[in-house]
Amino acid sequence: MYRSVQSAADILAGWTSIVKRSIVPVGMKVKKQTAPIGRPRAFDADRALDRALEVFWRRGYEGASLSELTEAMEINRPSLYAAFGDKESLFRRVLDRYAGGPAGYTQSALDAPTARAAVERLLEGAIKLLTDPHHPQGCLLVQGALTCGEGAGAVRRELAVRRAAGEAALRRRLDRARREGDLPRDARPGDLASFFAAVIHGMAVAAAGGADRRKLKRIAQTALSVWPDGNREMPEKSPN
Amino acid sequence: MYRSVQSAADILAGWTSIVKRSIVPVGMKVKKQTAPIGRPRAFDADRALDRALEVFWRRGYEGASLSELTEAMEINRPSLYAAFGDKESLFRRVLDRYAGGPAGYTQSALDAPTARAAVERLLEGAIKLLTDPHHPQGCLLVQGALTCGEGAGAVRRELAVRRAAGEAALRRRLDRARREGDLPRDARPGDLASFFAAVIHGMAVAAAGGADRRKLKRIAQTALSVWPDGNREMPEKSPN
DNA sequence: TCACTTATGTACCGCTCGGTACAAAGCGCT
DNA sequence: AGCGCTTTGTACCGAGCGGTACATAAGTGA
Repeated sequence: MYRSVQSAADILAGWTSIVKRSIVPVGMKVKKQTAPIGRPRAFDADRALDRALEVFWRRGYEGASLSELTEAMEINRPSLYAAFGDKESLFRRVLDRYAGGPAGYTQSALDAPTARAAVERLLEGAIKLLTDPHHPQGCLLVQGALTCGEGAGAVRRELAVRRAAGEAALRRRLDRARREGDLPRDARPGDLASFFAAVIHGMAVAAAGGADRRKLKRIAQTALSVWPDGNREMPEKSPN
Repeated sequence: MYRSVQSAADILAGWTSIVKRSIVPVGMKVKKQTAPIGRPRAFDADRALDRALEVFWRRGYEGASLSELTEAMEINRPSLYAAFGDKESLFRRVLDRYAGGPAGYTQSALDAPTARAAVERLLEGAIKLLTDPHHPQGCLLVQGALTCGEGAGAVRRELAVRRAAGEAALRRRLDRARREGDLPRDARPGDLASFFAAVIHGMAVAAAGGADRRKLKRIAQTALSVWPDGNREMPEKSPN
């Protein structure tokens, strides 16, 4: 979930070579294997992306100005365009970084042994993410561009698609659980997935408004009480 | 709930006289009682506000440009500024109109005879509001400005305050219900209010992403299953 | 008719936006 | 050293932003 393919725009714009240059030395322990020619870049691309993520996260796509971005990334404008393309391409790169970094817990959460544990981990991870003092409060997929001017419609839709992908991944996990007998036959994976997605996005709205961790915890616990399991008592901790 | 006082900025800017002029003829059936002097305005202020609401709702506060606003309101720029002040003042006027109009159901919903009926009405009203084809999809209080540039911070905070006010009103209703025995003693009105507020805001995010009425209905029904009432069967329709 | 008051319409303001042209700088290669 | 290639920094572009000056229009009251 939240895994994204290399965007077509990036390929067309020829990012592959650039990505390779910054990725290869990390992936393998070879130093300057093929020795890039030309003046070397003076910044770390991933670090710059993290700074950009921070800005987009706090300001939203449209609220983040190129001036604020370049200042935070400690890069000047032409370098940004040479390395990441225009604002929209940069934002998509940032989205991937978000999915693989701060929001990466979603993937491992769904690997939990039971569906209920998966949902609990999803909620716990969301609470930590949404209120982590090292980042802006809230969720980039929600507050990145719920609304926008005409020019940013593509970005708005992209965020909606990614949110839907998250819900779909959860739904698949719950489907599997029902097939395995982990969920009762009369449980409705689609409804449950929509519901927990809504709860998580609602918690994101709350966090954007300043809600603290305790409050989100209570929301999550209340939400978990819908679990269709003959209404066993709500555990303080997940049973595994 | 969602009721708001006359903002200090409006008072300082001297809107009271203008408001009076457009409100009095509506409130009382007197025609030209005191006969305003000067050239009469060529547009209906409330109608113009409705058009502005539409634009802010779809675009968000920052995404709505003055050009798009004036075009939709069928007003030129100086008339807008003379009648409603700057963009932020206009937005606050629009917020009040939203609270009293499309979102007005929240007030009557809380007057329902039982707490559960109140929450059901709240959810039903939200579903209708969020997916009404006559308006943009979603909730102005959520998508108006979850994030923004530095200049719109006050608007962002104002929206958070109004969301919190809605939750607080629900909480008061649930408090009352517990006092009256309508909710069990061990129910937690604060937790329930936070939870249903989060669900509604999550549904707003879903609606902004294109969710249809059926999907929101399922989310609401699932959410209602947390109701702390010995788990009676969930009704298909609210009992009134 | 003439002042007085208020609304309208045009035309503009300074500023910031996202995006880029261009020359200098820093590297490998020969 | 000199060439080829890429990045860097400055300085700029046109466009759109929110907001306003100013002359004119359209009413009331005398």
